Amino acid sequence: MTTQRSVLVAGPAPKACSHGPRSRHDLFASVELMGATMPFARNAEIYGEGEPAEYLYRVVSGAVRTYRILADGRRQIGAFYLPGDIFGLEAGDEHHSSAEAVTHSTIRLVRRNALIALATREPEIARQLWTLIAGELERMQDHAVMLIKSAPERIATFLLELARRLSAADSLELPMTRHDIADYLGLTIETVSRTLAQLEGEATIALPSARRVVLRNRGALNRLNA
Amino acid sequence: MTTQRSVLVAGPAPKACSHGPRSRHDLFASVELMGATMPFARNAEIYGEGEPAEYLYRVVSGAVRTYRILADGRRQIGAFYLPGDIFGLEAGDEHHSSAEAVTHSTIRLVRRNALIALATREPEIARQLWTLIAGELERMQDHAVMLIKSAPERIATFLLELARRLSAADSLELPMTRHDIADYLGLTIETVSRTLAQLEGEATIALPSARRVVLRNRGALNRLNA
DNA sequence: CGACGCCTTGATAAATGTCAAACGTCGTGG
DNA sequence: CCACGACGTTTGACATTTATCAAGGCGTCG
Repeated sequence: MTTQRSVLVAGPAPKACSHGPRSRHDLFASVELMGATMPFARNAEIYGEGEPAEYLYRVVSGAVRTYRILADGRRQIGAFYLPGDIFGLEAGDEHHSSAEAVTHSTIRLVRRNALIALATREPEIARQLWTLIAGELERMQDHAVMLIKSAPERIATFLLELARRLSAADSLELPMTRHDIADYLGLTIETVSRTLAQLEGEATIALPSARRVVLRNRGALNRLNA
Repeated sequence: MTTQRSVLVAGPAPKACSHGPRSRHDLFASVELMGATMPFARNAEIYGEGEPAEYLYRVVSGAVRTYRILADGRRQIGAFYLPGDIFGLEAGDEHHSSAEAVTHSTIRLVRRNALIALATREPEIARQLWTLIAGELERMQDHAVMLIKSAPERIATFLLELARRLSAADSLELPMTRHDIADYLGLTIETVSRTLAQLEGEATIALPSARRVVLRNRGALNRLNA
């Protein structure tokens, strides 16, 4: 179909965690070269809503949450970013979410201006930036779809997604608290806890500890994932 | 702050409904020149999920909904597009939502390839495309935030948003059914109906007819909008 | 006039939130 | 090394919100 791949067209998405050899003008490689790493303590703010968007960020290790606080204090977590993920890409000149380290994390920062300059010279970089924001849009849509589902469905979707991005294995370590999960899924911590307990009761998952989840029955989870 | 405005930076958003004079290389003007208009009957499909994204669309008159159908038949409406709005901008080569006319609508279509070609030559066009997708991302985030709120809050947010985009006046004609509203807000038609009735009872709105809403107390609505 | 689609309203059920208490775990300091 | 305290998690009882099921009304278009 559309084969022209200059600006608008997303190529095969550069998978977040891959580290294979890349072309000379690769966005991920550029971030690697141009950026500096920085450590963030647990719960440390990486940027705040309303601040100028000066940098693009890449998770080297740890995990990051972006969120918005509603007028009445409720917090909506928009996304979790895991090692390899790029975040901080914003529509305009300033962030309209805040970002914090979920666990102690190391983050690579690259100046937005430097990347813009590079993208102006290198259409390939521009294309990859487009792919990136398009991916964000898609993730956002999936998130919105998830918010209309039932609690067990949201939990199942969340666990499958996290397992896929974190390890592809059946055992995963949750980097975030129940509170984080609740604010991501639009539930309360109690409902998250109860739903996990219920899934454990049905032998769909196991919970060796609060933060460790074993997927024992992906079929059942996928069925909930509807 | 960031003053370089080549690719990544959103300028002042081209407001949807304005029709003032535009620069020679303006996205909206280009759509006007390059596109052809087409009528769509009520509920007619404009494109379907999974189809190749061959066109970009601009609402000339009427209204459009984009939606996804979940495995169990639930429908999630992602957005309504009103006169002046551009839609159909997708991440990859194919649509991951479907689009239908809410009412009888006239739509201007422009070939995606033509626009891509133009964007390659004209950085200004590329910038406006970036602004456009960034705006979609922001709208999506607002939508997700709305989905965690209570029914009255969702309705208030919806009415204020629609009034703003449709007329800026206090009286508005809803182009869509209760079912559409429900699927957009993640509620049932009964809850939508009851919540509207409740707001009318509190003299926050008036409902001269099912499809006409008068905002009588924006203060109360804004308070709910939290 | 009749039929169909859309909307409203009521009764009831189910899901989720709220409030409260207790339990675990982990790191710290005595 | 143990005790303590802070924080995160689980569980229970109950309240609230929203969905579901069902019936009837209203408009509009043939």
